[in-house]
Amino acid sequence: MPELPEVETVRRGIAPHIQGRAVAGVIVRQPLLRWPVPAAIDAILTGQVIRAVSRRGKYLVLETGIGALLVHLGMSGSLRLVDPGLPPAKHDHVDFLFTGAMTLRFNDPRRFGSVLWTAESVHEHALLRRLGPEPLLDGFDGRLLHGLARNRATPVKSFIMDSKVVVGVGNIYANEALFLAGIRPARAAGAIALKTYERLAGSIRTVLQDAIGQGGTTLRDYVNERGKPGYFQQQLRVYGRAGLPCRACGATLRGLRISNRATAFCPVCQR
DNA sequence: CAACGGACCTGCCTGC
DNA sequence: TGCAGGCAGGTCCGTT
Repeated sequence: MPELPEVETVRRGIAPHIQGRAVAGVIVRQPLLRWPVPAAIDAILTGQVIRAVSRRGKYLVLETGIGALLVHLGMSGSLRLVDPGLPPAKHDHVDFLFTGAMTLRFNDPRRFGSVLWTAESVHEHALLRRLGPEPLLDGFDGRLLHGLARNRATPVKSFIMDSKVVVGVGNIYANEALFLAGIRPARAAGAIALKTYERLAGSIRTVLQDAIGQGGTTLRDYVNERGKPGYFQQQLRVYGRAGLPCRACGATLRGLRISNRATAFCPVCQR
């Protein structure tokens, strides 16, 4: 499931191959993704040079001189660099061709991902405009979390998964960060002390950075630009481990659902 | 504004 | 063997 570390891994993988190159064409086989792929994407993008490959939250941003391509991997999406001419496989919905270089191929079985174009400033795009801070940059800390949590009864796990609060934290890393910080996922966000939020902010940063270092987490679909899985799943402390012993204290991890999302925590280590 | 449920979609797994 | 049903999950959107 692509969360921030997986998207960042893909960004780092594809950037050296497409940065500075001109798009030779775009092939859309299935335009019905989360939102329709713009019908004019081929006409717009062909001839444009990819100036930079950046990331905002879980969106990949391919910047050109006249606008930017936004790619979201949804839950099951992947972007791979393949040899031009490699026949498309099932769910290979969009190809970005480059002259004399690898083809960037978007595959997404569940089609929750998106491929969008914006001619305006990326940060003013409707989907990005209201996003919260990047957790790995300055501007994200315990004080910010504590301030936004005021008077909110929502579980702290849902709170940190809210992209208006902080971007990039999905279900897997929310579970992991709360374990690292020793906080029970169901606690009301507004009832948590500043000091505890400072610890949580640090844990979010730590778990995301560690996961990037391992190339992300692969449970089923996720692969990087070369089709290789990540390895962070070997270090998961609680996600997917309800009923198994806590790696820290041996107690049996508990499972529950919060906002319809699988949640696991240690009743001893997390309070 | 906050909170929550529904919707989107396919593949995998379980149970009958 | 076949089929129905549940689950996974990012995130927008509509409703309360």
